[in-house]
Amino acid sequence: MPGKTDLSKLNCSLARTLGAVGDWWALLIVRDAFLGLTRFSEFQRSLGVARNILSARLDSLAKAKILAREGTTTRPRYVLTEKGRAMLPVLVAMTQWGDTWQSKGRPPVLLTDASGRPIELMQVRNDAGLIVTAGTIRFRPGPGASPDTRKFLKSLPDK
Amino acid sequence: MPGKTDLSKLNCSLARTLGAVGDWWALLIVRDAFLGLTRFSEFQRSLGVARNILSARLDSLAKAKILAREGTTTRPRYVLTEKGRAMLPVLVAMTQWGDTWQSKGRPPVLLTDASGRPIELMQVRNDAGLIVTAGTIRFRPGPGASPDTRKFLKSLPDK
DNA sequence: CTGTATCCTTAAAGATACTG
DNA sequence: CAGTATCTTTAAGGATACAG
Repeated sequence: MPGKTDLSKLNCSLARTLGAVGDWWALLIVRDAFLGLTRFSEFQRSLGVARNILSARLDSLAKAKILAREGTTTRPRYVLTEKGRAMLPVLVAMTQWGDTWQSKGRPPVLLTDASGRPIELMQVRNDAGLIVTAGTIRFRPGPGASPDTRKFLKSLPDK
Repeated sequence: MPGKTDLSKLNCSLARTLGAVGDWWALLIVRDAFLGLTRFSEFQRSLGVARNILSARLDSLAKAKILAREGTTTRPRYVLTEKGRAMLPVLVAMTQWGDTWQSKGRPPVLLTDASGRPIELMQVRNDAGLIVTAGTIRFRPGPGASPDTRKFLKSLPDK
């Protein structure tokens, strides 16, 4: 987008995640990688995205170390790195939200483990395993907090 | 973006989620709503986004029922709906990924519960509580699967 | 304070032709 | 097959002025 603010500069891990992934296409490519697609043409067919766009996204995902090129240079396979595989909770959480709120309870795709057992609904929990909700979650400055972040968090209305 | 494909038409809950949220700005607005911001000007200051853009995003989030306008029409407060609050796992998963992979282990913000207990790292689990990884997750057609989706899933290389 | 209305700029998406 | 190189289009984003 024109004059787009560099999200990665915001002192916020969420913004950094958004900046690293790039855009929706990138996320859908990652999803396809989880599905087992590895070839340029496979992504292209699956997503129907223009080749130049796909090329650029694959490049940026490779630069971000989310995907790695394997095999020959002329016909590489794109495979998830550890960093890429670590995105599974993000994709599953997004998919489950879509299943619940955007698919009228009729999900197009079911997620299971290798034995066909269903995936549990993801929930936020504290270190004792208790569920944390929007009402009980809190945000505190961390070790990487900038002065601005500290000030901002202090200015928040205490919930 | 120009000529942007309508992601919401892809028979995929992830794409529908992306379509509903709209873009990165929308997700950051939702994050701010979790932080407790409710006013137009608060979002504006926090994100530094142009007023017309913010206005459009708030509108589309309200249309998507993720935010609700409360109070007066002239000076509404924007608050998360149940649908919006249900996005917490998505935001936390994204934040945790950023903390781990984009913040060199020095997260700017720590997530806790109301008592200050840390949030656990989110993981994908099956219905027996066992962790499911990129290697063991599977995708099967669901009740809402289109013929295309079924064909596509069948064509995948069995992992 | 909370927007709406313009105008402008620019980058992102698509189409397409071409190359190794 | 896997891209690269152009070209065009168009809509998203920013700035700013104005309104209720």
